[in-house]
Amino acid sequence: MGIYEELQARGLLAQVTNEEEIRKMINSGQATFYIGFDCTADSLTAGHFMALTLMKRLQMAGNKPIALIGGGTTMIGDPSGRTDMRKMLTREDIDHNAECFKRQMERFIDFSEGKAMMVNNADWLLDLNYIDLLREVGPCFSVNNMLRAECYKQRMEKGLSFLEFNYMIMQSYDFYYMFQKFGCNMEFGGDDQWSNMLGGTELIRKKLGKDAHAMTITLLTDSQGKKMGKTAGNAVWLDPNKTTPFEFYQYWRNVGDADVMKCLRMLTFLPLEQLDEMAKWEGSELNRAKEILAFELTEMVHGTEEANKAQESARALFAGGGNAADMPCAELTADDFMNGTIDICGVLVKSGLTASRNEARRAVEQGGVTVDNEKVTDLKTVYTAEDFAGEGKIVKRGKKNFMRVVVK
RNA sequence: GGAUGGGUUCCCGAGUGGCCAAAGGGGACAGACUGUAAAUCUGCUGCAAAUUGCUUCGGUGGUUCGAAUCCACCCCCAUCCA
Repeated sequence: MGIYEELQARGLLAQVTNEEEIRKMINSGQATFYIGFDCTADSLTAGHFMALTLMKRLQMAGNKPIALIGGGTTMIGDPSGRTDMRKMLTREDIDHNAECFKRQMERFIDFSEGKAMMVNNADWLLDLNYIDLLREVGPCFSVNNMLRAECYKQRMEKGLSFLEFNYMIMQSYDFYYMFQKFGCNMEFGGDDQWSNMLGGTELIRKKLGKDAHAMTITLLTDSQGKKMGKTAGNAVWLDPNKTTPFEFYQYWRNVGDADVMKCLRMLTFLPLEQLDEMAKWEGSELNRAKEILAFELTEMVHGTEEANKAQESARALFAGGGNAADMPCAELTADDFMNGTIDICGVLVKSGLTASRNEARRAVEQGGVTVDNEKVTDLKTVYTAEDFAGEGKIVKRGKKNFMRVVVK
């Protein structure tokens, strides 16, 4: 079974330009492919994670990945599938983000000895001359076609600025440039990138008379068709300072029944035979599968030690037993105590379990707050510094949000 | 550049002088039921020194005892015309 078949079996492939050619190419390790990452934030997200694992899978099959950091394209902003314009980022922000991406990627992809490369399209896009560029590639793009592209559909209602309209041209130019410069013969990306990617293969055919390929990955969506890797509109980050390993673990531990096997197939490196076995599990047995999913992914992103800690904490909290010492911890300082005491709302706010005292108040009134497993119902409940001495207290808001609160 | 319709809370969207921290829906959060799942039901959803006070309806000024609501100017968006 070649890598192409494996990707297919895992449900990763969405669209390809030429199935036979691509199958031959990647199965024999002949592909030099790129995936672009726009640096709109200072950390990669769970959404990027699938692209990273894909790069790794292909690299293990002998193909050469190029990780393209979009220092140039981020200046434009990709309108694909969005209903509103992206916030314009400054040059400094973009550079900073690009640095952060670079560090995170190096953990997944082996960049040693020419096995992979990392480039930044700021290096060639930023110096382009407007008129020269228009004359060079402008004739190859049909505005009529571009307007028909699926990725602009939503924007045709709400308005699409000329700035963003050019995004496709920049992305196409990237491929065209790297095809010539680095022998890059294939582009990968999320399925929402399909039209942008075709722009590139078309451009290469028109300008150079050569074939280049494009292949998209199925977007990871849950059973309701929503994009995964987000909680309440916030991304699940790979940076432990933005999403703690425990939160990361919990995100995957809590995926819906209908989505576990899909995630395991698409995101983990577990062998297909093992996955087929697991696919037979039903009902509450799936909790095992969720644990495996959460552990595997946390291990890949944060390392074995962090994954173990996250698992321990989760078990301590939900199943009893396990080790509570690794739970997320919040510290109170002397300043947090008024006249030597702090009330329950204060504890919730200071520990970050609620965003405001009002929210804390509601949580208590609705019976959602627990301190050391005892429900707190009185808003006037107060604590002293001694109460949090030593191991501290475990404060819970709801079933899944908790902190070990200690003093100083 | 012209005409028309718009900008309200996390999102959609009602509200056109006081009864408005602002209907309704979605989402989020909490509770019940469960398996840390889904579905369902209930509650809840600006902030705070909390029977009160403060901040919020694109922006800035103004009218008024009182403005999301009226007036002036400005900014932004959509549609049609150029």
